[in-house]
Amino acid sequence: MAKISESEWKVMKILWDKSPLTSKEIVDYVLEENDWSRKTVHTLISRLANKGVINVAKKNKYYEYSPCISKSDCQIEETKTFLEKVYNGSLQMFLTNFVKNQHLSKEEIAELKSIINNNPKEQK
Amino acid sequence: MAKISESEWKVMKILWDKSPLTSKEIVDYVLEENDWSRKTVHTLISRLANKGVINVAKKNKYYEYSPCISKSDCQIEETKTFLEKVYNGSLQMFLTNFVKNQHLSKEEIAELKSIINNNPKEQK
DNA sequence: GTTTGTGTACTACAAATGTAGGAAGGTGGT
DNA sequence: ACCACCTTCCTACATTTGTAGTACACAAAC
Repeated sequence: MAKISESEWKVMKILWDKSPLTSKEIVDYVLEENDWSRKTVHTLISRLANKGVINVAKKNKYYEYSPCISKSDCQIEETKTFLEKVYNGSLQMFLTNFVKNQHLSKEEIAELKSIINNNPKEQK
Repeated sequence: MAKISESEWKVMKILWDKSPLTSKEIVDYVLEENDWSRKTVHTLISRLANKGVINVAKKNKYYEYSPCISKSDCQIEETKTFLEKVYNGSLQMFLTNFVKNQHLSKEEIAELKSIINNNPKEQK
Protein backbone atom coordinates (compact mmCIF):
# COMPACT_ATOMS: atom_id res chain seq x y z
CA MET A 1 0.00 0.00 0.00
CA ALA A 2 1.31 3.42 -0.97
CA LYS A 3 2.65 5.56 1.81
CA ILE A 4 0.70 8.72 2.57
CA SER A 5 2.73 11.62 3.88
CA GLU A 6 1.72 13.95 6.66
CA SER A 7 0.43 16.71 4.38
CA GLU A 8 -1.30 14.21 2.19
CA TRP A 9 -3.14 12.84 5.23
CA LYS A 10 -4.73 16.23 5.73
CA VAL A 11 -6.17 16.11 2.26
CA MET A 12 -7.23 12.50 2.60
CA LYS A 13 -9.11 13.20 5.80
CA ILE A 14 -11.20 15.80 4.01
CA LEU A 15 -11.88 13.38 1.20
CA TRP A 16 -12.83 10.52 3.48
CA ASP A 17 -15.28 12.84 5.16
CA LYS A 18 -16.92 14.54 2.24
CA SER A 19 -16.05 12.97 -1.07
CA PRO A 20 -16.72 13.18 -3.90
CA LEU A 21 -15.40 16.69 -4.19
CA THR A 22 -14.14 18.91 -6.97
CA SER A 23 -10.66 20.30 -6.64
CA LYS A 24 -12.00 23.69 -5.65
CA GLU A 25 -14.00 22.15 -2.85
CA ILE A 26 -11.02 20.19 -1.61
CA VAL A 27 -8.85 23.27 -1.66
CA ASP A 28 -11.42 25.33 0.21
CA TYR A 29 -11.88 22.73 2.92
CA VAL A 30 -8.17 22.16 3.31
CA LEU A 31 -7.45 25.87 3.55
CA GLU A 32 -9.91 26.20 6.41
CA GLU A 33 -7.46 24.24 8.49
CA ASN A 34 -4.09 24.93 6.90
CA ASP A 35 -2.34 28.05 5.88
CA TRP A 36 -1.12 26.85 2.50
CA SER A 37 -1.20 28.17 -1.02
CA ARG A 38 -3.98 26.77 -3.21
CA LYS A 39 -1.21 25.47 -5.44
CA THR A 40 0.18 23.37 -2.66
CA VAL A 41 -3.13 21.63 -2.23
CA HIS A 42 -3.32 20.99 -5.96
CA THR A 43 0.10 19.40 -5.83
CA LEU A 44 -0.98 17.14 -3.00
CA ILE A 45 -4.11 16.13 -4.86
CA SER A 46 -2.17 15.14 -7.93
CA ARG A 47 0.40 13.25 -5.92
CA LEU A 48 -2.39 11.30 -4.29
CA ALA A 49 -3.84 10.56 -7.69
CA ASN A 50 -0.44 9.38 -8.92
CA LYS A 51 -0.09 7.12 -5.93
CA GLY A 52 -3.41 5.62 -6.91
CA VAL A 53 -5.09 6.31 -3.60
CA ILE A 54 -7.76 8.60 -4.99
CA ASN A 55 -10.03 8.26 -7.98
CA VAL A 56 -10.39 11.01 -10.52
CA ALA A 57 -13.57 11.07 -12.59
CA LYS A 58 -14.87 13.64 -15.01
CA LYS A 59 -18.25 14.86 -13.84
CA ASN A 60 -19.88 17.52 -16.04
CA LYS A 61 -17.19 20.05 -16.74
CA TYR A 62 -14.72 19.25 -14.01
CA TYR A 63 -13.11 16.35 -12.27
CA GLU A 64 -14.32 14.90 -9.06
CA TYR A 65 -12.05 13.21 -6.58
CA SER A 66 -12.69 10.47 -4.06
CA PRO A 67 -10.54 8.07 -2.06
CA CYS A 68 -10.14 4.56 -3.35
CA ILE A 69 -8.75 3.11 -0.17
CA SER A 70 -10.58 3.08 3.10
CA LYS A 71 -9.69 5.31 5.97
CA SER A 72 -9.72 2.43 8.33
CA ASP A 73 -7.24 0.43 6.24
CA CYS A 74 -4.87 3.37 6.17
CA GLN A 75 -5.22 3.88 9.88
CA ILE A 76 -4.40 0.26 10.58
CA GLU A 77 -1.39 0.44 8.32
CA GLU A 78 -0.06 3.60 9.91
CA THR A 79 -0.68 2.20 13.33
CA LYS A 80 1.39 -0.87 12.58
CA THR A 81 4.27 1.19 11.26
CA PHE A 82 4.12 3.49 14.24
CA LEU A 83 3.93 0.74 16.85
CA GLU A 84 6.78 -1.12 15.18
CA LYS A 85 9.00 1.91 14.99
CA VAL A 86 8.39 3.31 18.43
CA TYR A 87 7.26 0.40 20.60
CA ASN A 88 8.66 -2.64 18.80
CA GLY A 89 5.16 -3.50 17.73
CA SER A 90 3.76 -3.77 21.23
CA LEU A 91 0.42 -2.15 21.93
CA GLN A 92 0.92 -3.06 25.57
CA MET A 93 4.10 -1.03 25.83
CA PHE A 94 2.42 1.80 24.05
CA LEU A 95 -0.57 1.89 26.33
CA THR A 96 1.51 1.49 29.45
CA ASN A 97 3.66 4.39 28.47
CA PHE A 98 0.74 6.50 27.42
CA VAL A 99 -1.37 6.14 30.54
CA LYS A 100 1.68 6.57 32.72
CA ASN A 101 2.73 9.81 31.11
CA GLN A 102 -0.45 11.51 30.14
CA HIS A 103 -2.07 11.82 33.54
CA LEU A 104 -5.47 10.95 32.25
CA SER A 105 -8.50 11.98 34.20
CA LYS A 106 -10.78 9.43 35.85
CA GLU A 107 -13.29 10.06 33.10
CA GLU A 108 -10.81 9.38 30.36
CA ILE A 109 -9.70 6.20 32.03
CA ALA A 110 -13.28 5.08 32.40
CA GLU A 111 -13.79 5.77 28.74
CA LEU A 112 -10.79 3.72 27.74
CA LYS A 113 -11.99 0.86 29.88
CA SER A 114 -15.37 0.96 28.28
CA ILE A 115 -13.83 0.94 24.83
CA ILE A 116 -11.90 -2.17 25.69
CA ASN A 117 -14.80 -3.84 27.44
CA ASN A 118 -17.20 -3.30 24.62
CA ASN A 119 -15.07 -5.31 22.30
CA PRO A 120 -15.89 -7.39 20.39
CA LYS A 121 -19.64 -7.04 20.59
CA GLU A 122 -20.40 -3.46 19.83
CA GLN A 123 -22.75 -1.74 22.15
CA LYS A 124 -24.43 1.48 21.23
CA MET B 1 12.63 18.52 19.44
CA ALA B 2 14.45 17.13 16.42
CA LYS B 3 12.63 14.63 14.31
CA ILE B 4 14.06 11.13 14.28
CA SER B 5 13.54 9.16 11.09
CA GLU B 6 12.62 5.53 10.85
CA SER B 7 16.17 4.27 10.29
CA GLU B 8 17.49 6.56 12.95
CA TRP B 9 15.02 5.09 15.42
CA LYS B 10 16.64 1.71 14.95
CA VAL B 11 19.96 3.13 15.99
CA MET B 12 18.48 5.07 18.86
CA LYS B 13 16.79 2.00 20.26
CA ILE B 14 20.15 0.26 20.48
CA LEU B 15 21.64 3.26 22.18
CA TRP B 16 18.85 3.64 24.68
CA ASP B 17 19.35 0.02 25.58
CA LYS B 18 23.09 -0.26 25.85
CA SER B 19 24.81 3.09 25.75
CA PRO B 20 27.48 4.24 26.02
CA LEU B 21 28.79 2.44 22.97
CA THR B 22 31.61 2.94 20.53
CA SER B 23 30.73 3.24 16.89
CA LYS B 24 31.89 -0.30 16.23
CA GLU B 25 29.59 -1.61 18.93
CA ILE B 26 26.66 0.35 17.58
CA VAL B 27 27.30 -0.90 14.08
CA ASP B 28 27.57 -4.50 15.23
CA TYR B 29 24.34 -4.36 17.20
CA VAL B 30 22.47 -2.62 14.42
CA LEU B 31 23.66 -5.10 11.83
CA GLU B 32 22.32 -7.97 13.89
CA GLU B 33 18.86 -6.71 13.03
CA ASN B 34 19.31 -4.87 9.73
CA ASP B 35 20.93 -5.80 6.51
CA TRP B 36 22.76 -2.56 5.92
CA SER B 37 26.28 -1.56 5.07
CA ARG B 38 28.42 -0.53 8.04
CA LYS B 39 28.76 2.82 6.31
CA THR B 40 25.06 3.35 6.42
CA VAL B 41 25.05 2.98 10.16
CA HIS B 42 27.92 5.45 10.44
CA THR B 43 25.93 7.94 8.44
CA LEU B 44 22.97 7.52 10.75
CA ILE B 45 25.15 7.97 13.79
CA SER B 46 26.57 11.21 12.51
CA ARG B 47 23.16 12.50 11.52
CA LEU B 48 21.93 11.81 15.01
CA ALA B 49 24.93 13.65 16.41
CA ASN B 50 24.22 16.61 14.12
CA LYS B 51 20.64 16.69 15.25
CA GLY B 52 21.94 16.92 18.78
CA VAL B 53 20.11 13.87 20.03
CA ILE B 54 23.20 11.89 20.93
CA ASN B 55 26.33 12.86 22.82
CA VAL B 56 29.76 12.17 21.45
CA ALA B 57 32.60 11.94 23.94
CA LYS B 58 36.19 10.92 23.43
CA LYS B 59 36.98 7.97 25.63
CA ASN B 60 40.52 6.65 25.41
CA LYS B 61 41.27 6.40 21.74
CA TYR B 62 37.78 6.43 20.34
CA TYR B 63 34.50 8.18 20.70
CA GLU B 64 31.64 6.90 22.73
CA TYR B 65 28.06 7.68 21.92
CA SER B 66 25.00 7.98 24.11
CA PRO B 67 21.54 9.48 23.75
CA CYS B 68 20.93 12.87 25.25
CA ILE B 69 17.17 12.70 25.09
CA SER B 70 15.11 10.10 26.84
CA LYS B 71 13.41 7.30 25.05
CA SER B 72 10.20 8.04 26.82
CA ASP B 73 10.20 11.68 25.70
CA CYS B 74 10.71 10.62 22.11
CA GLN B 75 7.98 8.05 22.37
CA ILE B 76 5.55 10.60 23.71
CA GLU B 77 6.45 13.02 20.98
CA GLU B 78 6.03 10.44 18.23
CA THR B 79 2.79 9.30 19.74
CA LYS B 80 1.38 12.80 19.66
CA THR B 81 2.37 13.29 16.05
CA PHE B 82 0.93 9.94 15.10
CA LEU B 83 -2.36 10.38 16.93
CA GLU B 84 -2.75 13.86 15.49
CA LYS B 85 -2.07 12.75 11.96
CA VAL B 86 -4.12 9.60 11.91
CA TYR B 87 -6.77 10.00 14.60
CA ASN B 88 -7.08 13.77 14.99
CA GLY B 89 -5.35 13.47 18.31
CA SER B 90 -7.88 11.13 19.83
CA LEU B 91 -6.61 8.15 21.79
CA GLN B 92 -10.20 7.02 22.08
CA MET B 93 -10.65 6.81 18.35
CA PHE B 94 -7.36 5.03 18.07
CA LEU B 95 -8.19 2.41 20.67
CA THR B 96 -11.67 1.89 19.35
CA ASN B 97 -10.35 1.29 15.89
CA PHE B 98 -7.56 -0.90 17.11
CA VAL B 99 -9.58 -3.26 19.27
CA LYS B 100 -12.26 -3.45 16.61
CA ASN B 101 -9.89 -4.41 13.84
CA GLN B 102 -7.22 -6.45 15.49
CA HIS B 103 -9.31 -9.28 16.86
CA LEU B 104 -7.44 -9.40 20.10
CA SER B 105 -7.55 -12.51 22.17
CA LYS B 106 -9.24 -12.58 25.55
CA GLU B 107 -5.81 -12.60 27.15
CA GLU B 108 -4.70 -9.53 25.30
CA ILE B 109 -7.85 -7.71 26.23
CA ALA B 110 -7.40 -8.66 29.85
CA GLU B 111 -3.89 -7.35 29.68
CA LEU B 112 -4.97 -4.04 28.25
CA LYS B 113 -7.57 -3.69 30.96
CA SER B 114 -5.03 -4.33 33.62
CA ILE B 115 -2.71 -1.75 32.14
CA ILE B 116 -5.42 0.83 32.32
CA ASN B 117 -6.57 -0.21 35.76
CA ASN B 118 -3.15 -0.07 37.29
CA ASN B 119 -2.81 3.54 36.44
CA PRO B 120 -1.77 5.74 38.11
CA LYS B 121 -0.37 3.68 40.98
CA GLU B 122 2.10 1.29 39.50
CA GLN B 123 1.80 -2.27 40.57
CA LYS B 124 4.66 -4.68 40.19
C1' DG C 1 56.98 -3.01 8.96
C1' DT C 2 53.23 -4.51 5.87
C1' DT C 3 48.50 -6.03 5.53
C1' DT C 4 43.82 -5.71 7.14
C1' DG C 5 40.34 -3.88 9.33
C1' DT C 6 38.59 0.35 11.95
C1' DG C 7 37.45 5.28 13.03
C1' DT C 8 36.18 9.76 11.34
C1' DA C 9 35.22 13.15 8.18
C1' DC C 10 33.43 14.15 3.94
C1' DT C 11 30.94 13.41 -0.27
C1' DA C 12 27.25 11.21 -3.38
C1' DC C 13 22.99 10.59 -5.22
C1' DA C 14 18.10 9.24 -6.02
C1' DA C 15 13.46 9.37 -4.03
C1' DA C 16 10.14 11.51 -1.14
C1' DT C 17 8.30 15.62 0.89
C1' DG C 18 7.00 20.40 1.74
C1' DT C 19 5.96 24.16 -0.54
C1' DA C 20 5.05 26.50 -4.32
C1' DG C 21 5.03 29.12 -9.44
C1' DG C 22 3.95 29.30 -14.67
C1' DA C 23 1.25 28.69 -18.85
C1' DA C 24 -2.76 27.90 -21.51
C1' DG C 25 -7.28 27.55 -21.77
C1' DG C 26 -12.31 27.57 -19.84
C1' DT C 27 -16.28 30.11 -17.66
C1' DG C 28 -19.40 33.08 -15.48
C1' DG C 29 -20.57 37.86 -14.36
C1' DT C 30 -21.30 42.30 -16.12
C1' DA D 1 -16.05 41.35 -25.28
C1' DC D 2 -13.37 41.43 -21.03
C1' DC D 3 -11.86 40.46 -16.26
C1' DA D 4 -11.09 37.72 -12.54
C1' DC D 5 -10.90 33.40 -11.22
C1' DC D 6 -10.46 28.42 -11.79
C1' DT D 7 -8.70 23.97 -13.84
C1' DT D 8 -5.23 21.07 -15.43
C1' DC D 9 -0.75 20.03 -16.55
C1' DC D 10 4.11 21.01 -15.78
C1' DT D 11 8.03 22.61 -13.61
C1' DA D 12 10.92 24.15 -9.54
C1' DC D 13 13.68 23.84 -5.71
C1' DA D 14 15.33 23.09 -0.90
C1' DT D 15 15.33 19.58 2.73
C1' DT D 16 15.08 15.04 4.55
C1' DT D 17 15.77 10.26 4.13
C1' DG D 18 17.67 5.87 2.63
C1' DT D 19 21.59 4.01 1.31
C1' DA D 20 25.98 4.08 0.49
C1' DG D 21 31.27 5.26 -1.25
C1' DT D 22 36.19 7.78 -0.68
C1' DA D 23 40.09 9.18 1.61
C1' DC D 24 43.29 9.14 5.14
C1' DA D 25 45.13 8.04 9.38
C1' DC D 26 45.75 4.65 13.01
C1' DA D 27 46.12 0.12 15.26
C1' DA D 28 46.57 -4.75 15.94
C1' DA D 29 48.18 -9.13 14.08
C1' DC D 30 51.58 -11.33 12.24
